[in-house]
Amino acid sequence: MSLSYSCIYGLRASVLLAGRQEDGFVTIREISNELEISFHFLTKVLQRLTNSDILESYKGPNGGVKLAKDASNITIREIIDCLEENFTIPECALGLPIFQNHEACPFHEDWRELKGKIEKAVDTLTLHELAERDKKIFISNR
Amino acid sequence: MSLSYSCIYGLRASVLLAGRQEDGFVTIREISNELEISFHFLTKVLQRLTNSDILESYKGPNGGVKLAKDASNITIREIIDCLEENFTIPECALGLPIFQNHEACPFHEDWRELKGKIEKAVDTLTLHELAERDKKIFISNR
DNA sequence: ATATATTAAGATAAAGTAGTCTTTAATCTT
DNA sequence: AAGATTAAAGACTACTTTATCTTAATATAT
Repeated sequence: MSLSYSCIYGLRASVLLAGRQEDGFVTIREISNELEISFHFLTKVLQRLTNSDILESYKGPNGGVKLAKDASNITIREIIDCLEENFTIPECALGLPIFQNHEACPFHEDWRELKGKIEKAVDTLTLHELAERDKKIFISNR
Repeated sequence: MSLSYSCIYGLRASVLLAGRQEDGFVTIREISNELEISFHFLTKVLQRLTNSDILESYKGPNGGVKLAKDASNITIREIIDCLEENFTIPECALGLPIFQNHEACPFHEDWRELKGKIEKAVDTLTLHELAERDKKIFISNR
């Protein structure tokens, strides 16, 4: 099951903020311009992250949003859990319900192994690490 | 990107029909009962398979639907292509757009390998083979 | 012919997601 | 105090998917 745009936008904005943590508050307008995301829609997404105390916001001139804690203490999992309801990596690759039975599936073992790796990455990779890879990693809007 | 319910229903119904090819026409009502799928919705799904000449239908008493050709000549791919617009297995596992860059992704190689296996299975597994495994394979509605 | 069975087709509804627009609240600058 | 800046909040639109309901078309059986 793939991620909603809300979640993708939230992840991308979070990584951007992680790369600019020393800048203090960054306006949502600036983020939306840089990532080419609808300003109003992004505002709603970031509101949710703010309400979950992942971001901190400030109104008025020089206001904006910033990470509420150090980027090295925020995992991808936290962002996803906030923006995606009941996110789980499916038992079967791609969510195909054809091969849910273990013996019948020609690639069940491969998938289980990979699924484990992905889960570990989601649980442990931090925004800091992602921001560090910033030039290598290209987080697109699908 | 996971499959739509339309596609899942279509796949399940097709496998059922493959297991009963000698029975001739099977009513949609019977299929919907057996698979616990909304009759009217299933009707619409099977209509599309009929229009694509994957199924053959017959109205009136003793009517119903059946596979238009031998189950061993119908691959999963055909069903999916009919019911799912532009089905492709994503470059990144789960469609997460975070790790689309090859070097940056911690499990890109594993996924590519598995993706290849899945694509091959989708392209080559036939309804006949699936029906044969019928008791082992459990195709659920997610 | 008439009644029945069955798929086909169309209209509508309900829910979720994505996106837009407007107003309000908070904060700063002057 | 007034005006400008910025996030927060709410209303609304558009689209897609899933689902339901009703009617039409076709075939059979008696």
